[in-house]
Amino acid sequence: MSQEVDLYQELKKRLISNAFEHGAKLRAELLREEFGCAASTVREALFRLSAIGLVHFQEQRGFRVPNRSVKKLIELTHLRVLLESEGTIMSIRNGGVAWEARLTAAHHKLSHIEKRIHDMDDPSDLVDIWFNSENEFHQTLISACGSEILYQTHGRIYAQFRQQLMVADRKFNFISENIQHHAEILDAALSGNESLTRAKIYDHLERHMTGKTLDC
Amino acid sequence: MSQEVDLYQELKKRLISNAFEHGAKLRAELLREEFGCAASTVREALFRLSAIGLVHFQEQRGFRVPNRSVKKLIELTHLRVLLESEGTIMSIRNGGVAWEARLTAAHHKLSHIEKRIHDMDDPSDLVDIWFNSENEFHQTLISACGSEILYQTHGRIYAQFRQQLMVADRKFNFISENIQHHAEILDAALSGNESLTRAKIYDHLERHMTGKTLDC
DNA sequence: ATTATCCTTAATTTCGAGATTTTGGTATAT
DNA sequence: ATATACCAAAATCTCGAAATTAAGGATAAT
Repeated sequence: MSQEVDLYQELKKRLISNAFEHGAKLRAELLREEFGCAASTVREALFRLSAIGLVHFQEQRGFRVPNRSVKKLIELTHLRVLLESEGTIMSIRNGGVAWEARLTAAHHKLSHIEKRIHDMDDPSDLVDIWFNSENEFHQTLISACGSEILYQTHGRIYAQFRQQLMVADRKFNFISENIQHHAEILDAALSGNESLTRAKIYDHLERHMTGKTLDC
Repeated sequence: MSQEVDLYQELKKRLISNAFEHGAKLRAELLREEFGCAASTVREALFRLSAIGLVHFQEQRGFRVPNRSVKKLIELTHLRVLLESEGTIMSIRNGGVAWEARLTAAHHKLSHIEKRIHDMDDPSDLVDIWFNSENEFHQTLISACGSEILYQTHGRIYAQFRQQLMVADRKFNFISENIQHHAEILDAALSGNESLTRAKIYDHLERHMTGKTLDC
């Protein structure tokens, strides 16, 4: 695989897990040193990251990590609710048993990891695994929607949402609430009740629309 | 302004107006000759265009103009309805008189050009102007939604929608229908009736969800 | 006749240096 | 004191060539 793909993946991981400071400048020349490649290779990877909104590019002024703001988190949450509800309802209609099986499996994994986190004092080692499982569950929800564009668009919004949120809530105080939310979303989706599913997705994300989850 | 911006704008224009064949390869080396710059400069512009979905990039296989398909147009229309309805309703709530004035102005311009097209035998000279006016009207609809992310996301979807559609309907047979649709959307939005506005936006775009508008 | 492997050609990706533009600080004028 | 103009330093952008990888065709083996 090409060098740039590694770079892209590595930077994406760091950006989503907030390894960089918000608003920090991403200078190709500095990253070049760390990764041992040419500055223009870094530049390309950064362009590709700006395509999904994880990096902000400005003409003649280089690349920056997007700033964090309550307003932006609220906007992203709003859009997530919109796309995720729509996609899930389409999945309910088109997905069939195969989708239901995938969703049950994704929930099982997520539920397992969330219960482990709930019983721990310091769950920081499980953050990465939890993030991947949560991501997979929400992706699976809309995975049978039949619209490649909706799926991709949701992916972009989800990544940016995660980038805005990740720093806060390191203590996982929300985890017991989350366990219930995810179970309720699963049940509603499997029952085929569309308006209930919509409501449960909204309830799950509602707390991010007040700005509360960004105090830190 | 930098060279790449010109390149980016020029290529964007061509892509949206379908100056390239669908599925055509976009080789940096060839475009370089036409624009008189380095291949890597072209490459960067293409990366930026792939960010908004107008160009398809594949690892080690270069850039291509996306293929046209009925399925894709339906998906894009669906998403446009979703985002445009949501954004317009938010504008109704937040926009105030300033937004209403902008919307009225945008509609006036669009209406003027559409009436001219309606009375012509060969409206091909007005295609560009019409496209810009129609774009501006639909952007203005959601311009007071207060969500930068929603606005940008809609822009991406709109550009891809246009790219899929542009070749067909050169004769503007739909124009008299369109004049009425746009007027109805304007009236509904100004009246503040949210469900009516939603319905009128849906009615306007419905014909693209059957695949009919792609036969050519 | 079909499949696999090698080789040639063509395209993409990477590189480091040079050209251009911005940034931040200093001096000058109002 | 504020604003403007200028200059040096630092960063970004552009370039053309070299290195890497894919694509297509010919040869050999089954």
